[in-house]
Amino acid sequence: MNIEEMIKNKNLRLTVARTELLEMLLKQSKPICYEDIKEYMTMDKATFYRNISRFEEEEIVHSFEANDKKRYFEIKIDKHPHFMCNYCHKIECITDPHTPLLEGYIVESVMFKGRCSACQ
Amino acid sequence: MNIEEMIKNKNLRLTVARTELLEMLLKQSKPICYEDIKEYMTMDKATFYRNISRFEEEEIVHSFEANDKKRYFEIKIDKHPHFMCNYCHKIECITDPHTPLLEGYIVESVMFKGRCSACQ
DNA sequence: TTAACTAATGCGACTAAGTCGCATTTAAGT
DNA sequence: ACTTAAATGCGACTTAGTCGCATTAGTTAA
Ligand SMILES: [Mn+2]
Ligand SMILES: [Mn+2]
Ligand SMILES: [Zn+2]
Ligand SMILES: [Zn+2]
Repeated sequence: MNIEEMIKNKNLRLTVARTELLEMLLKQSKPICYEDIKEYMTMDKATFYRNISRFEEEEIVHSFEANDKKRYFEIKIDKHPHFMCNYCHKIECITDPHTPLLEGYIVESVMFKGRCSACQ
Repeated sequence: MNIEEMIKNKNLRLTVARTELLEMLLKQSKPICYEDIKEYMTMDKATFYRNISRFEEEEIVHSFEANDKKRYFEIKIDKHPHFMCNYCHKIECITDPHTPLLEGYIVESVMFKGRCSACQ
C-alpha cells in the first residue's frame, strides 16, 4: 500500500503535510519524537501534532511516553512490544514474535523498562 | 519496617515532608500523580518532586508516565506489572505473580496498554 | 474549469507538569 | 547549645503539547 492509499483509505484529505509525515515515519526503524524530526519537516508544530493525533485515531500510528517525557511515534504496521533502557534511555523494538498476553484484557501494546545489554 | 526506618536506612534526613509523603504513598492501592494528592499535602510542589525523585533514586518509589502525560508514583515493595486502559485511562496493578521476561534484558517494569474489562 | 464548501494549515498565544536558583529553615552530630 | 549541610518554600522559568483564528488548499459537483 502506498502513502496516498493509506491516507485516502481513512477518508482523510491528501495534503503535503500528511504525505511528508508518513514518508518520514516509514523511513524510521524505531520510534521518534517531534524533536527528532522537526529540523527535517516543513510543517508547523501544531500541524505535526494534529496530524499525528489524527493518524493515531485512525490507527495508522502508535505512540507512547518515554522517560524523557516526550512522546514517541511509529507506524503501526506490525504490533510489537518495546523496551526502554532506564539508564541510557535507548528505545528498542522487540521483534520476538511472542507478545505477552494478559487474561481479561485486550492488550494493545507492551512496554518493558529496565537495563539494556549495553548498560550491564 | 516503619517509615522512619525506611528513610533512615537510605541515609536520608527524617523530615516532615518525607514522612508525610511516604505515609501518603503507603495508603494507596494504586499509583498516584501529584495532582491526585496535592490538596492533601502541605509541602510545596518543588519539595514533592525533589523528594519523590530522591525516593526513586533510592529505589523506594517507582514511577511511570501515563497517557494523560502525568507521572504516576507508587511504593516499590513488590515489583509487578501495570495495565493502563487506553479508553478510560484507568491504571491497574497486575498482581498475577508471573512477570513476563525478556531475554537479554534486565526487566525492571512492564506496562501493558489496551482495553480494560469495563471498556469492552 | 470554475465555484463553493470545508478541512487543513501557520502563527501566536496559551497551558501546565516539572525544574531551578536562592534565601531561609531545620535535622543531626558533637 | 552550636555548627554545618541538607531540605524547604517561593517565585521564576522551561518546554511539550494545545487552542483559537484568519488564511489556504483539497475535493466535489455544476
Ligand atoms: Mn517499534
Ligand atoms: Mn502497582
Ligand atoms: Zn541502556
Ligand atoms: Zn477502561
